[in-house]
Amino acid sequence: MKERMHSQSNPNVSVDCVVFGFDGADLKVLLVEREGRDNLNIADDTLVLPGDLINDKEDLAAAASRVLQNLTGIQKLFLEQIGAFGSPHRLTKQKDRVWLEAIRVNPEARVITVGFFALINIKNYKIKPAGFAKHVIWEDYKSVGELGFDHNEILEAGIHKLRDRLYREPVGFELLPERFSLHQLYTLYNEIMGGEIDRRNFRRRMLKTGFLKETDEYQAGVPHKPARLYEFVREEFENISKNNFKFY
Amino acid sequence: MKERMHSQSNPNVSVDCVVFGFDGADLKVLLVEREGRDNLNIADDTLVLPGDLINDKEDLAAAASRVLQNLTGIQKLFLEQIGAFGSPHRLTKQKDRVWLEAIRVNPEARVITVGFFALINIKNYKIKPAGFAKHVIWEDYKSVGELGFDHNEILEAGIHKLRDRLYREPVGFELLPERFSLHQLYTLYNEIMGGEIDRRNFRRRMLKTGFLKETDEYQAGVPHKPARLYEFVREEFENISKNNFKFY
DNA sequence: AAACTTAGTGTAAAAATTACACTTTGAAAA
DNA sequence: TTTTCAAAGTGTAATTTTTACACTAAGTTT
Repeated sequence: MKERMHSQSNPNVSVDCVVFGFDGADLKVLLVEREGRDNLNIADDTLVLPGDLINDKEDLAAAASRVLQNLTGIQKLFLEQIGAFGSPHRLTKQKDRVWLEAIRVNPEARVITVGFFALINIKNYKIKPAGFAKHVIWEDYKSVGELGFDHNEILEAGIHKLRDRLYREPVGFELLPERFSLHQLYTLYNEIMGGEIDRRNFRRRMLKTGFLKETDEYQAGVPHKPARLYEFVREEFENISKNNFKFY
Repeated sequence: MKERMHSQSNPNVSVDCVVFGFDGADLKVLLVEREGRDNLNIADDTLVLPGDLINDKEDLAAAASRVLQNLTGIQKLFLEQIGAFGSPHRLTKQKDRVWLEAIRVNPEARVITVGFFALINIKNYKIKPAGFAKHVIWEDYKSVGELGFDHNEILEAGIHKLRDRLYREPVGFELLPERFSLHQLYTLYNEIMGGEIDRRNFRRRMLKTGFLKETDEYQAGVPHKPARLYEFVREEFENISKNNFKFY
């Protein structure tokens, strides 16, 4: 079959995506189980980041976007480049070679990959396998095991970037439903930063920024005092962030 | 001639370097004048960032390092990746096409490039043309005009990254002589940040960090009170920065 | 109605940041 | 040798930001 490389693919450049999601408690990463296509069956259930070779006339971000659209159906999502990964040894692990030889027209090609990270609200979408991915898994980022290729390295860099961004950009909101409680926001920040943020100080600080708009809606179905829900006001953020601004 | 692409070059991936230098007053960028090799003469004095295709067995950073070593003779220098630039249109300007057709084996190839930024102490090295670069120029970064390819975009991203790094890492010291006055350090920070940093506060802040060691040496040959010279104590910085730490 | 669970609130102490102006020193010029 | 010039070097008070910390409120379940 070998259709991973059709005529318009560029054999030397791929994209790989670190997709973060949040389920209300833990930060998750989207992983796919790679396998041979269709009836071509090679025994390989190694987990990898979703990715693909780029097409020749395709922008890098567009390629990442295409990969994720195939996987999630989402057209527009928060997407940012992590960087390029190009060690000459990044595809030389034995298992990886077997897979490449089964699947690629040019398995020996030196491929550099460009990592992207994306953020999606885990509850809003049914993730469905597509392309060469048989299974799709939301894995707690803290318990990710050994991935194929150099994908652990890319994941690490992705988390690093996410933390970095969290300080200056409203990335957290991409991971939450449109309306959310301050507790959810707090949990998310705390989880990503891996730290002990003070709950009261966090609340005050976030409210002081001015781009959280309180709604008249409250949590429902909880066995305790329901929390007020808030919305993120993008315009307000854009005004404020023109000049300086540190998010957290 | 067409030796830009020898057998071991990867036709689809290049590196380009944003090299910053500091002359005591202004932040400079290293630019090269591209031209045909040897007797091949095409009229093209467009300025570009130094760069080259990567070799097939070569790490990305190693490729950047090689390019800069050819240019400067320096073996080890501060080098950090900016990111990948891969717009399908990045090589399609008319002038760029003419040059590529004259110089590359495969001028039509889609090339994505990986940008790096490097910092060197401008006074310590004689920069000499090498490879396809006829002239090498230290240009004030504020007055850089239109460069070839998408190199203005890469330069912008490089400056952005430099500012970003300046907060957390002792990058400034790479741009100064081993011993320097606080005034030099101040000027450098002020220049990079493009802002008005308070001189007295800056001085106190830097000294408080504890990784500036005062020496017994003073400026010489200045027609006013000579400033004390300091050294950067790397170990001290590494201790401190383990945990948190914001540079400026 | 009592018990449980999370939401929601305030303050005081410490630390960091900012704004701001005069004295010192050495070299050069008068 | 004195004066002038130019940058070095120094301190403080007011403001803002950060941190640490514990109780009351509200709705649900038992």
